[in-house]
Amino acid sequence: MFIYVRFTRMEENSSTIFKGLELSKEDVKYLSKYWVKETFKKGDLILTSEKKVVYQYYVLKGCLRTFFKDENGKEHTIQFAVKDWWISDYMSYFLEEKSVLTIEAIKDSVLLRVSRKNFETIFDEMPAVERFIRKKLERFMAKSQKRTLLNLSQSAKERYINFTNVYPEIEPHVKNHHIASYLGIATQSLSRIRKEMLNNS
Amino acid sequence: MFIYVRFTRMEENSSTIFKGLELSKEDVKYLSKYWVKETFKKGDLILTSEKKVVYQYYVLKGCLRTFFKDENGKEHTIQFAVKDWWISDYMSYFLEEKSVLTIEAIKDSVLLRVSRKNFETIFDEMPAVERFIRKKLERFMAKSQKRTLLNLSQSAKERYINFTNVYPEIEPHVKNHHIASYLGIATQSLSRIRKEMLNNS
DNA sequence: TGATTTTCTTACCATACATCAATTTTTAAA
DNA sequence: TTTAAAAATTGATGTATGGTAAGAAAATCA
Repeated sequence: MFIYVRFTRMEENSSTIFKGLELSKEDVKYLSKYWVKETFKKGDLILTSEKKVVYQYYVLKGCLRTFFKDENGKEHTIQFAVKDWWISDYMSYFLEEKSVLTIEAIKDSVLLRVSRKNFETIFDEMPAVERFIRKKLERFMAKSQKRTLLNLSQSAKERYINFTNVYPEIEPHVKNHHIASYLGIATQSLSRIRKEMLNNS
Repeated sequence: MFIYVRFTRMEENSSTIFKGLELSKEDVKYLSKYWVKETFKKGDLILTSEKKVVYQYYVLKGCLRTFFKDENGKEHTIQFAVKDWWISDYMSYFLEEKSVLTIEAIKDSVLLRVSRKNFETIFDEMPAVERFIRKKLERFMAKSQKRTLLNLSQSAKERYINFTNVYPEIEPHVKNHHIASYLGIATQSLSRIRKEMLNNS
């Protein structure tokens, strides 16, 4: 009975991960064997730098971030992830270089872990999944170009306003100093920006 | 005779675009019908903003850039492209939004144009091509994350040094003010950085 | 709940880079 | 080749944002 429930849950996960994709019961069952569920406490590091990253993580619950620590010890947040987002050090995962990023659980989190190798196996077996992921990558590419564009053309204040508009689901879960390090500004500057915005409204 | 030569050339292009992918003669012939060759003079605009972008361009010869013009008229270079690179407004192309970017030929250029629709048709017919592109997208995603990381963590001078190291094939073809707008600094600042580098060596 | 740690805010000063304007150098065009 | 246009350089000055430090507020933990 217990096992039955566990399997049902894993199969639900396959449908969640590939939402929008038509999957037969067999497909769902086949896919489910590749997910490994992992639980992390707030503050846990899922992945630390200096080795090749072979896993990607799908967020079932919680909130995480990837960050880079520069030579002065300053942290730079590259990505946040909440429910239904993928997170990894994609420089390491895709280019097979040593990792330079750290993934940190900002909240207690439940993740599904998949290896790159397993993903390639899935692509071999199920072209529809490869197409689904290809389209996801395309959208990521577009959004990434947009982030570059905004970083180049907007002031810190504009970037902050844009962040709160584009990621309303993230803001309440993360500390201001995380947001500041994502926007590329000091936490004191963000504080000043927030004050100014309060006064002008 | 003339036609024969033209076709042979287009078929060469298919092999170039998908270099590394094993293609049969039939595959090459099939693919070649989707490329449209276009020639541009230095200074020409390949694509201007305000409409949906349905084409992607493969560079056979020349040098181009995509840029964004902000409300103050300031230009921000998002991407350069030289031989064997793809270029487009990917925000518009993939998310089907109105274009905000302009593509400009920095040198006389020869491009191969493909529509998104045609690319999807190719994917339907040739899963190997879809896989090839999927892997390209993965590498792009990784590099894009790296650009974000460097933009957040490096000074203008460090970003310039990094640019010259990573894109040695681009630097000789583009104006300094293009590089400055790619790095997110004023052309005067780049000039000072270059001067300082000359003095210290 | 109270104690301790972490985060946020504010003030002050420092700095990297921007802007403006004038000049020189390079590139393109006639 | 000469001339005009575009790009690069330089100096003077301005500004957004960074860094340090200290206190206030909030979150966490015993």
